[in-house]
Amino acid sequence: MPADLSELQNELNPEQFKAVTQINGAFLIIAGAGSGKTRVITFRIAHMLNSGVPQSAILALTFTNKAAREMEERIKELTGKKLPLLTVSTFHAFGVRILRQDISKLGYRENFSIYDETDRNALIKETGRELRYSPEAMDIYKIGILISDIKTGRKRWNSENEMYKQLYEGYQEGLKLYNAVDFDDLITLPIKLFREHPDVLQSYKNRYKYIMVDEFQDTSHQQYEFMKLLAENNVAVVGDDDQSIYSWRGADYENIINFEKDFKDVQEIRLEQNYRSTGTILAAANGVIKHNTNRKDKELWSGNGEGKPIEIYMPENEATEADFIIETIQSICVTDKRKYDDFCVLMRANTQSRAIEEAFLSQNIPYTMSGGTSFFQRKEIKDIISYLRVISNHDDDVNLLRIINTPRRGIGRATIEKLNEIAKNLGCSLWDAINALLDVGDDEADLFMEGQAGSAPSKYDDFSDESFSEGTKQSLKAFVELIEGNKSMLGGHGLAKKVRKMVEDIRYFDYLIAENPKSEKAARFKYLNIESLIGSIERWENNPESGEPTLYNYLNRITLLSRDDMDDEEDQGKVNLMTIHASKGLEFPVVFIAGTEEGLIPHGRAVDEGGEAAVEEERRLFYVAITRARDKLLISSCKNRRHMQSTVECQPSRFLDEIPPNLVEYHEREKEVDADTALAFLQQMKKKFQAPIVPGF
DNA sequence: CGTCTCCAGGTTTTT
DNA sequence: CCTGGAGACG
Repeated sequence: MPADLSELQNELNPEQFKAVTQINGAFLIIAGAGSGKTRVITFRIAHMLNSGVPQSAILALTFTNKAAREMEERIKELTGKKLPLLTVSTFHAFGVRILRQDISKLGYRENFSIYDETDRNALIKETGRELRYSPEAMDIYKIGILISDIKTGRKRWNSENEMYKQLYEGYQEGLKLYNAVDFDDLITLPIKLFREHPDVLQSYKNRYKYIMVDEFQDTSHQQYEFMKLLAENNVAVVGDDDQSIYSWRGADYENIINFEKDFKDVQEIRLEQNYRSTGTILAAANGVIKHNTNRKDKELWSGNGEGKPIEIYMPENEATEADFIIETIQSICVTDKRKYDDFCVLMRANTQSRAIEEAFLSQNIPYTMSGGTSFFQRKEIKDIISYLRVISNHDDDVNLLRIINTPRRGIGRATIEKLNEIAKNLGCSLWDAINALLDVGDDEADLFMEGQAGSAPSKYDDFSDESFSEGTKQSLKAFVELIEGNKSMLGGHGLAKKVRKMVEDIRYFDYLIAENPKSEKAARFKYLNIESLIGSIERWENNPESGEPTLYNYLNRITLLSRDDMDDEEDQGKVNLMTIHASKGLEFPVVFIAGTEEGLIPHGRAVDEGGEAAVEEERRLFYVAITRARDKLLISSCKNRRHMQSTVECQPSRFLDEIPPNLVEYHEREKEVDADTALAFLQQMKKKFQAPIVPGF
């Protein structure tokens, strides 16, 4: 980056220059797709550093880990400095940092667990059962959303939902008892901390004098509150209302309007020149987005040439769609000398990936799938992580329940029920209940279950004459010893090694084989995932930038990660496959949008639940998809698609009609035979050309 | 009391 | 296809 301003001025357009060099005051930077936003943010930070702002005074908040990592890397590249004190982080990760520091002030202990959605739902289910909610009333999925909405202030109690108030309170008590926080808490608890402890807030305010928020249109109300507490008046928020695609998660682009009210003398800077896409692609994007009524009016323009037409295909079903994508990739590789990583296939929903991935696999085309079911959501990974969580926080009931009998060790439902009773009566975690039981004889265990002295035992009569068999107690004891035997993981080095040893000790591979009797391959695959987890732990602990490689630090980190945050292998030379949501902020020379059908985009469920507002959000999603493309855009809409068991007929998405027709070439699908012949031919070509095409050769 | 087997249902997007 | 739950069995 050029150090002197006049040179900088040459590299940037006037608006960009202003956004980069004006650092004092409040700025609302409206940055259209492809307008060099990332460049502006990174230059801006570099410029601050050059102007003598200390790195520790800068806080840049992003939406995804990927964005944070990329931004940090680019700033380091630009400045050639190490910048260990610069804070570039997601809101959630920053929240974790704050809580790690001061959560004890809120009555939690420092080894708190972070619950993801699965954990949260398990706790809701458990709480609901304890409170005797009827099974019909327990739509966990919906209740989870309700709880999140209430917690973040998106909804209030009303006559319709107040029956869950008790459940909500029980859930909160459970979290506290287990020393756990959920994702929403990662924002709400820091806010609470700041409000109740002004001195803590002040210490952060003293440090962070310059705050920047990327993807501002996707911040939630809570996140905005959080930022507002922290910020004095040197704030720059960067966003684009047309790319707001997370309202379902509480994103509220009203924040853009509030920002102009809440901060003094807000200056608005608009970046409307697109440097990314061809004129054709941009015109298509503009044509689509202008159908939205609720938006800041703007039109992107581009100095790039007109470019190639957009192609729309109508394949028979998702299998032929996948074939079409692959054929096209192969042929563009040859004609335009493209590499595999120049391509990106976008989907609305993760479920679409299966057919496409299968085709890539069978054709031996390297690809990376980002987003998708998070690596850390996989059952086998969650199992191992649960062990680590319990080792780090014994009171974490949700994770303890997950592993207490996985692999099988003879602790079944009845035992767990009884332990639950003890825990409830003692007001303690399951771990403490187990230890209380093991510490005393059977007789006293009965006492636990009858309730404390004086309380009416009637409710627990069922249990009063039952006791724990010697075998069960042995199993429990073995479990306790296993967990305690691994406490060396908490400190010291060689975490990866210790984890590997534990996985062997619990004979997890045998368990996988037993659980997947039909397919040893599946068991192997799962085991490989665990190996890959251990590999990532190893890399993490050997990475000097990770900070102290303690188990806590590791656990705090990974709950917030998705799969592509972990993969360390090079994605170079691979076709990119991802959801549209995951593609935000990225760009590719050639983009496919697969499954552009009514019901998928706009998504049927979204329309059902959100009506016209949801259609507008889906349209923004489609807009985001289009604007990822630099050079060439291809869209496909299947005539049929397998949905669950049956095949359903599909209509092309209404958004296709919104693309100005003069930009588009429509293709009807040729006959199957032709396609097969073409594919065979392309296979031949591929073999011939493989050497020069595949990067790295 | 724990485990195994079979069956139904299904969750759009992500920190 | 995969997960989780219910019920039968040992």
